[in-house]
Amino acid sequence: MTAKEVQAIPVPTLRRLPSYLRFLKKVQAQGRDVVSCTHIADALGLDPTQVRKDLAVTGIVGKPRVGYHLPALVEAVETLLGWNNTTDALLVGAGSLGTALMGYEGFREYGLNIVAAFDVDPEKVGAEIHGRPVLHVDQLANLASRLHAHIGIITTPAAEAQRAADLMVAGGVRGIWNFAPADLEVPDEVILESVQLPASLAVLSTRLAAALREDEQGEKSDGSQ
Amino acid sequence: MTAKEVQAIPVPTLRRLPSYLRFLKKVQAQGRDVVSCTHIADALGLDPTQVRKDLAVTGIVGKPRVGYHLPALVEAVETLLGWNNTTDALLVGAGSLGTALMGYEGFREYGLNIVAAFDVDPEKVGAEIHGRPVLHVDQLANLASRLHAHIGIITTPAAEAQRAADLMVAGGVRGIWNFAPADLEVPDEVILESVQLPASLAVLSTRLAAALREDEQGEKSDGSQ
DNA sequence: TAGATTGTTAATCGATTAACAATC
DNA sequence: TAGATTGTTAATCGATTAACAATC
Repeated sequence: MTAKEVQAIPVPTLRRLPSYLRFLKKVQAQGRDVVSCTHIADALGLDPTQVRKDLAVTGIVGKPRVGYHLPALVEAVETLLGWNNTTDALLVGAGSLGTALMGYEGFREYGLNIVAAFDVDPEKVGAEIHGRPVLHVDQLANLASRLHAHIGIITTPAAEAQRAADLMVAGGVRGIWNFAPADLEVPDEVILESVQLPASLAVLSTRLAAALREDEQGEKSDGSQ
Repeated sequence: MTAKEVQAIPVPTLRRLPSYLRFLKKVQAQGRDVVSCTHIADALGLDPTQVRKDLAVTGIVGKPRVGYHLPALVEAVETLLGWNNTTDALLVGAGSLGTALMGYEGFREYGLNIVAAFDVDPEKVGAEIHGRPVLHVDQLANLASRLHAHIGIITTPAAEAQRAADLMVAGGVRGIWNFAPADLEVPDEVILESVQLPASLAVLSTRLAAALREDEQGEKSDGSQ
């Protein structure tokens, strides 16, 4: 039933595509018309075979000895990511992070258009942030279904994140981009993608601690100091 | 030479630890003293065996039939992540995202202490953000080495991110937490952890597009409408 | 004691990397 | 043509999941 025949693109590949796209556009801006996997791999510190496999998901074929035609490749990656169509999004949590995201011009490049923000704070409700209205969360479900907004962005404190997600689901939102440090529950038909800052920081702090420990070890066995 | 004998903890495990920690603290706050892997796995939607393996990296052993002693486990996870010591960090790019991060109280829980921000904008330099000074980037390398700040946070526009990273490295920063959508080059001895919003959005938009396509398919084969 | 849960070893799965024929 | 680069198949690697003995 759930037609998976299209066979899903691996998540690691999807996560690398924006990086490729950035680089491809940069090369294109330099006036070049083709690019090879080796060139891309060198620039991004990846394995050339991996780049080739990743790019294969776009359906674009390269020319041996030459490489890939840049305009076609850029277009294909953008299409695959859906970044050449605009998707409307609603944001819950008009705090400093929410405000920062609403002010980020770069999202236009990713086809993301935040049309309104929601909050519970009476001080914020009724105001505008970067030209978009701040409404009360009570209006969220209603407006989401009225606007057919497909994406919801959560920038609330962790404690309010689940409630925000529930309201979004009630409003028919199909994809949630969560920035709150919380493990949310959503129905199967809703896509949840979380930007887990603590997870990222965990990798950094643990590796950093290990590196600093190694420094000390080195100093000791050096006999210096 | 580069003593890897300690055998590094897998990145996926590291990324899950903060999630465990959050849940463990929650259970502890409910007055419980022990917790089983099944309980954790159920709550977080994970495999119990995976939870057991992940927790094994802390060195804490559980009691069959009972589970893990919460205070010991919480303590061990925090120690492993290094979150019970404070690390000083410098932030470059005092824009809205930088400001948001500086105002985020939750970082204290992760042992992260942002002591100063840096920018090139004369309007910002000299001001204070959430009680911390905003200095000119020219002072970055100098201050970093003087304060022995180990972590640098990049919240500049993509075009300035590499320069910020270079200054941090020059100042002796050993770990960089990058929020700019850019592929940075740093020396081997510097840990780079990037929060790639475009990568995260790529996963969300591609999956969402696939789900919406499926909806249409379903409607068509339904014959409804 | 009986049985739930741990810790660990083995099997599976999927992604990365290597090898190599095809081709421009 | 010669040889660089693609596309693809096979080998490797690492993480997840399953199986199961040990234990409280």
